[in-house]
Amino acid sequence: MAGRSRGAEQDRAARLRATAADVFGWDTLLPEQLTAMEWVLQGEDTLVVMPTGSGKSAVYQVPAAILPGPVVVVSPLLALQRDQIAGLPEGDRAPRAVALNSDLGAADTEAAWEAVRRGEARLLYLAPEQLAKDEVVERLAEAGPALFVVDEAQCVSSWGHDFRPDYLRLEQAVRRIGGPPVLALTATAAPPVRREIAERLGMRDPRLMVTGFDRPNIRLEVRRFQDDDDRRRTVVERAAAEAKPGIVYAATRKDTEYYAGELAALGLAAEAYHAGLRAAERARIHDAFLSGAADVVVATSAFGMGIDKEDVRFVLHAALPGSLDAYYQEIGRCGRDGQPALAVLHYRPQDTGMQTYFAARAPGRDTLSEVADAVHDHREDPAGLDELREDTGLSRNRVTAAVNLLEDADAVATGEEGEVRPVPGVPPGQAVERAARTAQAHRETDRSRVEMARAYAETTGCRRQFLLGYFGEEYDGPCGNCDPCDEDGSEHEERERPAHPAVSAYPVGAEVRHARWGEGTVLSQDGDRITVLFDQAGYRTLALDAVAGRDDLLTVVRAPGDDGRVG
DNA sequence: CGGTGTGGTCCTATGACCACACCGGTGCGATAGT
Repeated sequence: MAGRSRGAEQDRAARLRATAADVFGWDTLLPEQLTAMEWVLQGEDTLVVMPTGSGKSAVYQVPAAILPGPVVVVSPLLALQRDQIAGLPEGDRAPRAVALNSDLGAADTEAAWEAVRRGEARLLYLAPEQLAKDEVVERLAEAGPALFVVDEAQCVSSWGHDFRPDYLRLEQAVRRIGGPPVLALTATAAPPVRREIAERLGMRDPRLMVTGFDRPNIRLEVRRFQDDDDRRRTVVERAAAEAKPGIVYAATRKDTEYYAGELAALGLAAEAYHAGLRAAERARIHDAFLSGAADVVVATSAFGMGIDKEDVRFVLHAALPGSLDAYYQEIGRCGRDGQPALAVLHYRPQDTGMQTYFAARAPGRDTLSEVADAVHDHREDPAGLDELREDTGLSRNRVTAAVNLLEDADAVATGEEGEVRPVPGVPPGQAVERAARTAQAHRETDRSRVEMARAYAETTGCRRQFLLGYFGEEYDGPCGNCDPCDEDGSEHEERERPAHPAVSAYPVGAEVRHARWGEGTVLSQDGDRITVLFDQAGYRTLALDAVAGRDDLLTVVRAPGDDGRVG
């Protein structure tokens, strides 16, 4: 490296350190934080995968005090935005922040924009839905943002396909506001999720900063049940017996009430938490948990993001989660103080049913057809999403999700003004066919994620090795802190399969092509089997005996690269 | 996909059984009505 650029690098690092100390009062920055900040200042697109509580937010907060323009921060929850803003230091030199959302009246909205326009507010927080509004995009473009941040970036992958489809339209927003560098932040993202985040956000050859995933102090256990009553009794007994505080995740709202009731009957301070509660009640329970007033919160997946509590001792699951991505995120909420903590999954094979049901929510042919027709009808005078919603009578989310799928299928395209046009030469019928196939591929992938969660529950090997393998980290068990590792060593050896001689032919990270399932990436190896995530067919586990040496069945397309970049 | 509740059928009186409908999680923003 030339001396000149090394000097520039040192200047940047020194400036970042000085800003962190003077403005924020942070005397030390972790090397990972500093490196990511340097990438951001250099204008490189960056994906940061670091645990909660390790200072991810600093990676954009410190540059916000240096960069010439405002920093846009996309954050999924209004409560999270409020916490972030409240957590900023006070004082003249600290960057001011505003949040833009539907809670604000007209006057407050104007005041917020004025603060951005005058350069007083350096940080602008908003939900992805705000960026679906032309007015917001136009005003942002005028403000000339210097950085576009996506916090909790796993939402792009987990929510973008159906629940909050505006997450898949952020790339358009970035382009329309002038194409600033993009910084994506997440605590939990397996390699395929990282690739999806980078692709969906239109990141340009992004830098990747990943810190270790392993949380050795969390003990991993799985209990398998045939009978539902047995399962319920065991969950209650375990939650009652273990050191508090803890979280119990249940699959339905009704079950949260059930478990909270049982635990309360045993004299525990237990609360049920789900999205059906009033906002004030949710806030009360959240606060009670943080303050230590609640022993146990029994919750649906609604409880979690934004909970930064050090001393959570256990996370019990009363049912199989929808994916290991969700599972790792949820159990990651215990043991942040480094003290022993416990994660137990209580599962019945039938649990996969509901998760499979949840997985199949993408728009169907009917919806796609209505939207494709509406786009086609407007080919002379292209309509935006709002107009398409009015024309079709569908909900905003359904229209957006359908347009996203049609775009994926190269059947429609969104222009600079947000107008949706048909792609010439693609008749609506063909557009629907292509989009329906894409939707089907998403469903397959979601369902295969459920199967991976089941495979974790049913593995006879080291659970930590399985989980870390899923997140792209090679780890040689036994870890000594999960239930299979507890068992007698000789038994353990007996169960372990010897590594297959062909295992080195399919290294983790290699891109492969399968005769039936198409292209995919090797995610993990387990003795004589490998797990591959196929682009269309989702996760599949392949026996090496069946595929080794058979180039007609499975071939390596590209060896794994490790250049600090995503994908 | 699986659990649960409803209503009907068997038939000559109580419960067993079946078919069928319905339900199940995440949040934003906007709107209607106090």
